[in-house]
Amino acid sequence: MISEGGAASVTMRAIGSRLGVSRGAPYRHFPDKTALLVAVAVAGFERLNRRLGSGDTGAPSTSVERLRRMGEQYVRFALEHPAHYRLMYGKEALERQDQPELRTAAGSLLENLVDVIRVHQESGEIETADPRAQAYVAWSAVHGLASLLIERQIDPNVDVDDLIRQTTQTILDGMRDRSPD
Amino acid sequence: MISEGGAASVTMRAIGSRLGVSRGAPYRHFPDKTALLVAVAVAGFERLNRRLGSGDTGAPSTSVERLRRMGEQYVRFALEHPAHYRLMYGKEALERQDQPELRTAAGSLLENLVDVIRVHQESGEIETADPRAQAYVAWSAVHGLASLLIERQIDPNVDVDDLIRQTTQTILDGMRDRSPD
DNA sequence: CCGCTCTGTTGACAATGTCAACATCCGTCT
DNA sequence: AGACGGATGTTGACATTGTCAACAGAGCGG
Repeated sequence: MISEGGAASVTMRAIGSRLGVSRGAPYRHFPDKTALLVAVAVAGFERLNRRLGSGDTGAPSTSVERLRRMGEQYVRFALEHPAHYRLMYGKEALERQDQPELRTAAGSLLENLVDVIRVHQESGEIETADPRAQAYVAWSAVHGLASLLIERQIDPNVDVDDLIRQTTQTILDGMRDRSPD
Repeated sequence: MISEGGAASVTMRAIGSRLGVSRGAPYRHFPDKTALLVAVAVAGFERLNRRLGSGDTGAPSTSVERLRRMGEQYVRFALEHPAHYRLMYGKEALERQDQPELRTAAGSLLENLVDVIRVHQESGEIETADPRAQAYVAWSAVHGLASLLIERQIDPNVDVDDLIRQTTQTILDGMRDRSPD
């Protein structure tokens, strides 16, 4: 529904209507509209997580190719499901107190990223430093790019694929191990 | 008002009330609630732009120090005015058709960034490439970091200052001119 | 003085989130 | 089998909100 008609079109009555039930029915399954949307957002994080993890195809994925692919898949997910992605991060719609489930879902995304970074550190492709901090930097870059693209803040004439490549490349170059110099 | 009570507390009636007028009065100045919020968001972009430009203190600002300071100021602005920053980028609250004024305001931010990048390119500190693409990459990084921080997606135990430094540093390293190698 | 624009006020309306009271269905226990 | 209880759905009601239309006054130029 958020894909079709935007977040504003998601109303309790519309949800019930689409399911063939009445407006009050959803309240037997979710205490709140916020809770319902949080559940949808969490599902989005799981979907995204699965997609990023699926880069583990048998191929040995030499070099930091795997990290680059993760970044690319991340941005692509956002572009394919902009409304869902917005919901996942938009505290606006979900504000009120913090949603611990949401932070957990995003946290497991971070953990996976940290793991991959650690692997590349050990193979010497990436500067040895706090992998969590590096993960935050990488996450910031792809999330920022995804966000700007979705909000149409980026000139539609630029080649999106190039921009994605250049972003991941710049981050990886910035984290490349330069100790042998 | 968005700082005090969150975006949800911004209602036409509350606005009128705070100004000592009635609920209908704002409609004599803005056709829509959306238009009003867009105006506030645009003002936010102007404020942010002014702040980033003020890095032009007389000091010659050797090296890419100026770029780093811009990135830092950018994230700091977001942290100091989280609600305002959210409104500036949150299409959720402003959706409907595209708001051209908003994109223009953000566009002038991008132009300034492109200019600074061009200067550093000419002084040989930064790889010579399409400055607009580089600007998008840098913007993505700081916007992403600001966004993640605001949405409390980042472990509060990490040192925010360090993270900001590391992010800007990684981006600058990634864009550093390596041709003399 | 007339009339016009600007600004503000108030009544009204539809949409929405939400709750309480009630209904129904189905499996479990005696 | 029959009674019971939880899960699920329905409906009426209410406050809140964005928005519009009708109306009112204020200030100013002709």
